[in-house]
Amino acid sequence: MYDAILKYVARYIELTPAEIEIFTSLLTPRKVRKRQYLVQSGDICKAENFVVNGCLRSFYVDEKGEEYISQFAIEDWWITDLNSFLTQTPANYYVEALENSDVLQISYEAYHELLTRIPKFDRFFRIIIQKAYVATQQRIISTMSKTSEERYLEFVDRYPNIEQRVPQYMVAAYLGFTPEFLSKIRSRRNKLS
Amino acid sequence: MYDAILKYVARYIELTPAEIEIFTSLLTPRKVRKRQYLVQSGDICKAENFVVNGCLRSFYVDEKGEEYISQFAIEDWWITDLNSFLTQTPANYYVEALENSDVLQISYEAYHELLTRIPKFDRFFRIIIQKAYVATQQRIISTMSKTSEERYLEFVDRYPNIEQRVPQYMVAAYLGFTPEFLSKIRSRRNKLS
DNA sequence: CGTCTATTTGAATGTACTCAAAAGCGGTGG
DNA sequence: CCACCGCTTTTGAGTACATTCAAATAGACG
Repeated sequence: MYDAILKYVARYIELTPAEIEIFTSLLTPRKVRKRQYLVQSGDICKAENFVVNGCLRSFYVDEKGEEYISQFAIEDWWITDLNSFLTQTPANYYVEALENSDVLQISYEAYHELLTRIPKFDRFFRIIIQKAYVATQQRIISTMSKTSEERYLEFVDRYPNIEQRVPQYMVAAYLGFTPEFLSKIRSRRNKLS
Repeated sequence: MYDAILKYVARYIELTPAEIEIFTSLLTPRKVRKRQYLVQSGDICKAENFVVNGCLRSFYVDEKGEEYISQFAIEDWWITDLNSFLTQTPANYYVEALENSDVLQISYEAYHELLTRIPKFDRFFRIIIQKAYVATQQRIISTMSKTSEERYLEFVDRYPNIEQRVPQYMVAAYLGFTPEFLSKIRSRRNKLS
């Protein structure tokens, strides 16, 4: 159960056996079933979730009930409503399992205990957040500078494993256009090839 | 010169006098004049920049020469091409002063020396990147879920101090539409009020 | 005052959306 | 194991929001 996360952590920091013991003791394994929610808008988000296997999404719902996907998470990714988790204020996002999944949860309290007891984890989280931040910046620029079709191709190319695991209307909700339009993009491409 | 940054750092971590000495010794004050570049696409970005006073922007230029602004930075903000800085690979962005500005630079080497000598800074940078990441996520969702007019109003409302300091066509390049369209949004609003 | 840049305005165009209906696909129960 | 039901995807017509291009106006700076 902990293999994946330990391997992942080892990419950034080295832990002693004692530290591994502390770390894993602060994690809670949890199974979530397809369509189950880990966070609901309005909740105070209690945990960060590391995906051991499965697939989840986080999304925002506007006043009209429209859904906008901010993130997909598969194996070795983290997912939560980060703002809600960090500030312990009500969430603006939902986090939902798209497949039966196994996650490792670290609660707000455990997270701070971890940082206090093993300050190296400040470094670890700094590095992974930096990466996430850079990726998000690129997503913004890509949205502005590329056509919808280009962004779709970029997505397929970059996350082929996700594209096959989630319905098309969710890919559209991630890329910021309608499912109908995505269908048109795809049929246009099929005719050409 | 260092007052602003020390006050800023003190919001997140406490430093001893000796640590303050180390920290400030790793910073290099630099004056940049309006229109001067701190980073150019293709450069290896050598420093993170903390803005003491003035205003800068970072932007991407596509093949057609179109500019897309990823960030404005005023007093108490950081600006750089973060990916280039962290990985020491060629930059994809430009960083340019929009006003005569004073910045404090921390070089790649100084940054790592700082983290080694005062590991508390891992915590500091973790926290500020987390905030930046959350803001960026919100920007993505806002782009998808709101109309251009709503996003413009949100921007003016949230960054009134920036709106008055940069030309409109740059506000448009930040929000992701054309300057002509921004002008139309504004004139429409003036007629109504 | 004159020049260069930024903003405004308008007309024509295009990209993506809405709405509606048909087709396809997958899971569930008989 | 097949048939049916519900959800997802496709297709098409009409529309809306934002762009492009061009020209006029306004502002800033030397």
